[in-house]
Amino acid sequence: MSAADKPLRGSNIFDVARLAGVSHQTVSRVINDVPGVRPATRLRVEQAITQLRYSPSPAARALVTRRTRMIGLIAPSTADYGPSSIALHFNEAARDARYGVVTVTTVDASHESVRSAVESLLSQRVEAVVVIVADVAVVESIRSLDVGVPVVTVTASQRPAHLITSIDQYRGARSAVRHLIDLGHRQIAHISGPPSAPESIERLRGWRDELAAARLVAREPGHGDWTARSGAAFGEQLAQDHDTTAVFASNDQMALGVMSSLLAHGRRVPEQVSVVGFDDVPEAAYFSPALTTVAQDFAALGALTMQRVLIAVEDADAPGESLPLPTRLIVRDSTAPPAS
Amino acid sequence: MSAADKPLRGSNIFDVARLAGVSHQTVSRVINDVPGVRPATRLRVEQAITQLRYSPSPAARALVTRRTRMIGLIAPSTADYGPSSIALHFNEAARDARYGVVTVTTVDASHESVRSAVESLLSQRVEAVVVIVADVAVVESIRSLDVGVPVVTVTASQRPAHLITSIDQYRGARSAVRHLIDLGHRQIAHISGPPSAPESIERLRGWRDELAAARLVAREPGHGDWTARSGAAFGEQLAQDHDTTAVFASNDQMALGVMSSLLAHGRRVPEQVSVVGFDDVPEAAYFSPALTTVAQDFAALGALTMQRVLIAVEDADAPGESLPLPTRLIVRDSTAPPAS
DNA sequence: GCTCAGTCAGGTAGCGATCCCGCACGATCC
DNA sequence: GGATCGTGCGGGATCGCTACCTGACTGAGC
Repeated sequence: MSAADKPLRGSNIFDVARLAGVSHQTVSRVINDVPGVRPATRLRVEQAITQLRYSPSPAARALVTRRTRMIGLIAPSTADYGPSSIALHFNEAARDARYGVVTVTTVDASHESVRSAVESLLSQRVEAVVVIVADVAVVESIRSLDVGVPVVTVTASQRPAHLITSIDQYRGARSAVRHLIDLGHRQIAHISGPPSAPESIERLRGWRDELAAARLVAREPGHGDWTARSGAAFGEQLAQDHDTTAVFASNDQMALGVMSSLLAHGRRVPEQVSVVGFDDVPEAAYFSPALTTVAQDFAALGALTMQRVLIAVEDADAPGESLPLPTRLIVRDSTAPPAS
Repeated sequence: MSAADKPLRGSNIFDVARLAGVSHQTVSRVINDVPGVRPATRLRVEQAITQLRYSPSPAARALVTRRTRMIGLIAPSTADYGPSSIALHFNEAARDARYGVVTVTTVDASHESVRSAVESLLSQRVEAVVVIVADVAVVESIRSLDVGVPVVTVTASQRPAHLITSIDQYRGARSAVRHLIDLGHRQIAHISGPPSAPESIERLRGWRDELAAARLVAREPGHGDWTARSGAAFGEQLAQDHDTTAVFASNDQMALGVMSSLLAHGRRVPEQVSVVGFDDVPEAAYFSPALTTVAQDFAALGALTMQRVLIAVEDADAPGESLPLPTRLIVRDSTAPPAS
C-alpha cells in the first residue's frame, strides 16, 4: 500500500498512461506541453504523474531528441575569487534556463589538458562548452580542436566576438589609472599578473594607454603571478624607489602584498604611496588601509554567458555580439593625492 | 573524402562493427573491456573506433544499464575559499574516477531551495548526491527528503558517520586556542561565524573546551557572519577592552577585519593583541601582520568524499566510517606572548 | 571418428522516451 | 446527406546501446 503510494521514480510513461486511462502518446504530449489535449485529459494525466512521482528519463529523451540539455563548463583549477564567481553565477543562470552544467577543470594550460577536458565533456554529449579562460594558451588549444558544438569563451579580449563574453578589463584599468592621475600622481607603477592571463594583458594595456594619454612615462612594470606573495616582492623594490608615488596592481591580492611590503618598510599607504587593486574581493574593504579597487559584475557576466549559449544552441534571436561589461571604480582609503 | 575521414561523432556502434567486419556485439565487448575477444579482433575494432572517432552514447548506455555515471553536487551559493576549494577538488576526484559532476547551488538554506536543488539533480538521474553544507538547516532538509540515491554530506560534525566526510574543525580550533594559551594568554576572545554554520559551531565548541581544559574563563563570544566587516565590528569592541590579549577568529576574513579595527584604534598586533584565524586562505601570509591560522587539506577532503561516493554506489569495500581529517596550525606573525 | 568443453562471434529483445502516421468523431460546407 | 476538415488521441517505428541466448568453430579425450 505505502509502497504503491511512492514507487520512487520506478515508473515510466506507460505506467502513467495506464493509470490515467490514456495512451503513452498523450502523456508525452502533456509533459511536453504540446497542444491538442483536452484540459480534462491533461488534468488526469497530471494527477497520475504526481501520484506515481513520475519524471521522464533524460536518457530516453536524449536518445531520440539528440538533445541532452547539458552544458559543459571548463574552469581553471583554482578557487580564486574571479573564476569561482563566474562559475557560480553561470551555474545559476544555466539552471534558470533549465540546463544542467557539468564542470571539469583543466589541471594546467597545456594543450593535452584542455584536449582531455573537452574530450571528457564531448563524450558526455554536452550541447555547448563554456570556457573560463585564465590562460591565453587555452584559447589557442580550444581553437585548434574542432569541438563540434558551440564554444562560448569567457575571457578578457581586445575585440568582442559572437561567442565571447567579457568584462572590460582595459577600460577598468584605465579608470583605475585615471583616478591616480586625477589625484595628481605622475609616477605610477604597475605590477601585472601572469603574462599568459588575458586579464593581465588587458589591464597592462590599459595602464600603458592611460599613462600615454596623460603624457606620462611608463616604467618597466613588475611581473607578478596574482599571489600576494608576488605583490610583496614587488613592494620590496618599490619601497626603495621614492619617486614612485602610486601603484596599480593587477589584482587585489597583489595589491595586498604590495601594501604589506610597503608598510613593513616604513612606507605609508596612502600618504606616501597610493595603491589600487582590481577585482574588489569581499575583504578588500578591510585591508589596512581599505583598498581602492575596480569591481566587476560577475553575476551579469554569468547571465550574459548563458544568454550567448542559448543563442548558439537554440534559435534564440542573436543580437550580433556582446559588448564587454563595464566595471566600477571603488574608491577607498588606499589612494590619496601625493605628498607634494 | 575528408568528410569520410572525420564524421564528427555521427557514427554508432553498427558503423564501427561494419568497418571492423564484426558484429555490433563484439564492438560492445571491446568498448566495455569484456574478455572473450581475440586480440586481433579487438585491434581491428579499436582501429575502426579511432578512425570513425566513435564514442558510445551515454544516453543509450544509461537507458539500458540504468547507470548514468553522474554525481550531483549541491554547493552553497558563494565563492568563498572553503566551499569553492571543496567543490574544485571533489570535481577533480570525480573525474579521476570517471564520473561526471553536475553542480547546482542552493540560493539560500530554506527547505524549498534544498528540495528544488535535489529535485533538479534527481530528474537528471544522478547516482549519488554530495552536499557541501554551509548551514545546518540544509542537513535537516536533506534528511527529511527521501532522496532515493546515496547522499554524502560534507560537513563539520561532532560524530563521524558512514556517509559524512569532514575536516576536524573542533580539534583545529583547540589547537589554535592551545597555541595562544601556550604563549601565555589568559583572556582569549572569540568571534564565531553564523550560528547555523557547522564549522562555526565546532570551532566555537573547540574554543570553549580548550579554555575549560586550561581552567580559563570564556567570555561571551562575538557573533560574526564570516565577513571581514563583521570581524571589524567585533574588533571595535575589542579595542576598548584592554584585558583581552588574544582573539581566535572563526575564519581568516574575520581575523582580517579584527586586525583592521584594532590597528585603526591604535592597538598593535601582535604586541598588544594576538590574533589567530582559520582556513589559511592564500593571502593570509600577506595580511599585516601575517596571520597565524589553521590550514585544512581540501584536496584530501575532495578525494575522501569521492571515495565515500564510490563506496555507496559501487561495491567498493567499505571501511566503516571516515574519520575527520586533521588540520594544521600555521604560526605566523599575528601571535606573540602577551605584554606582561 | 564422434562427442564435448571452451572460445569466439552473431542475433534478438528490450531500456523509455519522441516522432510520424492514421483513425474516430463531430462540426461545417455545398 | 455526403464530402471535407480540424480536434483529440492511439499505434508502431525508432534512437544506440547492453543483456541474454544461440550457434559455429576449435582442439582434446574416449
